[in-house]
Amino acid sequence: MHVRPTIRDVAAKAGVTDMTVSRVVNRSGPVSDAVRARVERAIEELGYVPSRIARGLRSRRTHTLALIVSDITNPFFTTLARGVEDAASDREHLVMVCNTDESEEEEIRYLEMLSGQNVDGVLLVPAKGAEQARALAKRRQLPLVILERRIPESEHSIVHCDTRAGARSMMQYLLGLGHREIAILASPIGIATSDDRVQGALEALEGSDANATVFHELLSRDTAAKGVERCLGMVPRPTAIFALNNLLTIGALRALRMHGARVPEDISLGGFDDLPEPLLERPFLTVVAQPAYEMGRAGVELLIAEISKPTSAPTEIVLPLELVIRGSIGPPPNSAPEG
Amino acid sequence: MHVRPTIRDVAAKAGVTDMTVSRVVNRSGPVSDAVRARVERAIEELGYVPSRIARGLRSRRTHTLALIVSDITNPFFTTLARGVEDAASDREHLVMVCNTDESEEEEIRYLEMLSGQNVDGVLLVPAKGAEQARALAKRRQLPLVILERRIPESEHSIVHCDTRAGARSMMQYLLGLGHREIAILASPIGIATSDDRVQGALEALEGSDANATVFHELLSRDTAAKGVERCLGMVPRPTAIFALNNLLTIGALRALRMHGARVPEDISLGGFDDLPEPLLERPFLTVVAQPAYEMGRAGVELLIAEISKPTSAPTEIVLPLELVIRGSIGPPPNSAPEG
DNA sequence: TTGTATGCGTTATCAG
DNA sequence: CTGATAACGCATACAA
Repeated sequence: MHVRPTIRDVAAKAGVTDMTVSRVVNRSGPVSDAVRARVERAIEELGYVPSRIARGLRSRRTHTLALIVSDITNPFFTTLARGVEDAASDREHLVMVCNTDESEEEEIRYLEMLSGQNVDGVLLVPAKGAEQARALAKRRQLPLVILERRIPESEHSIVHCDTRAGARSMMQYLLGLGHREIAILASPIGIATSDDRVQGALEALEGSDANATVFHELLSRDTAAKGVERCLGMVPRPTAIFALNNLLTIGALRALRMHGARVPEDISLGGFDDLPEPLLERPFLTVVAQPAYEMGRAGVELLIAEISKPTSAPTEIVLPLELVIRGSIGPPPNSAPEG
Repeated sequence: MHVRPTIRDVAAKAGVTDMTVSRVVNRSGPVSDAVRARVERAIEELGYVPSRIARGLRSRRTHTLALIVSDITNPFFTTLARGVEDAASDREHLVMVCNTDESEEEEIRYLEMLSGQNVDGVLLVPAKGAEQARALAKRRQLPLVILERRIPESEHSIVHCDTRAGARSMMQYLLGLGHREIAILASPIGIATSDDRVQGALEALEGSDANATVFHELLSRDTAAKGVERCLGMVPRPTAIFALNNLLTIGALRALRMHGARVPEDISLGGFDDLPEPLLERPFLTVVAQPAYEMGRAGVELLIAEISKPTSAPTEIVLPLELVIRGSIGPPPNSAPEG
């Protein structure tokens, strides 16, 4: 079962000891040219590749990273994962991908497994506050970098965006177009990502004469429809909807269509988190987009840096958020032309 | 860096030897209740988790699998990966994900790395014929299961769909609606997946009075536009287009829109491989869909089975393909009503 | 029921 | 420049 030539096979073939082979493989010591040539030929002929697992037993480095997300199937995480994998690959690292479906229990279970596997470090998009996960990582001295979600007073490094600013910019865009009644579709209170976005959105309202209604408890595409219905029944009726994640955005769009509301003529719709353009029939949604791919890459760079020289102070990387303007937001229906 | 209690720490704390701890952890021998209790408490207090890496050095099993695909970002592979991860997780395995971008070189590079990592087995969606990869796996006796793409005379097990039958069923659907001039958008000749799909499509034509034109050399969404243009210029003009993968399908749809052709009123469009419904504004494309998630799960089951008891004969699992009928295919434009 | 010796594939350390 | 020895954390084989 999975037999591979060992360093001793090479040594035997080259008529030296395994230490000598180790030295030529790792350039970790002086070797005469003649011997080096013999060893290299033996390596070539046998197709020898050092066992990283045995190596790791000694060196405490497995060149393996892990990425824990809620669901790789969410396009944001898919792109993030690709960024992680590319950056890891550049550094000759392999990455294990784990899905938690937002379960803290799974988060811990994976962390235990990964620690058992002796991964060098973990990139975590935390399910909730990730208290247990962070404590475990700390106890094990397992390098851990948090991705995307802000964790207050975290002792770990983090790569994320200025979510509040992003939400604010969407609202400002809406206000600038003349919207004064805006509905916000949000996840249940307590989910940090969503809470930040809500807060940012509401901040944009300060000092304006506009009004926003926040619908919480919206978890999926399907529940988004409920929010849209309630929103459509309001008096005065909102002229714009801001959905705080991509699934809610899709759900809102479909619900609006079902109710015969045209977007953006009858009502505008803005979203948070982009959808993959290559897969869309027609890129249409105006959204606040996080740089998922870059976030993945940055996370790996940071993690590998911390692995090679552990520092005490956690660092924070804030990536820019982009307002991607496409076609789903227009001026409010009855607005008089500007001039 | 990443320190964890070892079996000896536990042994010391419980006042026994490491062997006794090993026995209670693995239930691999008799242990008195009193001792077991002490050991378990020590394990609990220390938060001991056995090192799989050290374990693997002895047992030759790391409980780690790898998945090699061209691009995790392609929704087919994303879903496949989720299936793989779920099935692996059920069996307490971890999975490394690798992207090759269809490069055979990368394929080999990863296989070497993975072999070095002592993964227990590999799930491979081969880039081309994967000759080198298969040879390497065989030489290393590394369990390998091929996914999705058929490899002629492969010495490895495989999970795939009856691609030709799938392509045939799409064509029969088209023929049944009255289409007689059909354009087929295909990848360059030599890519097995595409070739099979083309062959299946053409088989459906035998004995019919319909005619098909195959456009090869179409690799991406963008090049698909070229195919559409040429197709639109043909006399007689095809009444239906069958695009052989999801990117080509999207590309064709956009190109048709750009040229003012309505789908399906002016021209019908069928695709191969589904797009993720949850992400689409409006599920619209009629496609032949492979069960990506199930394929991933099945691959893991098969792989783990082969790891635990290697058999000489490769097995083949053929999964059903589904014709998902939505709105992008209708009768040909000028067809007289049936009655 | 428990312990001892040994080895998995490598590399650090010290000798030669 | 090269080799012998030990150790990484664990489990198999055997002994007590």
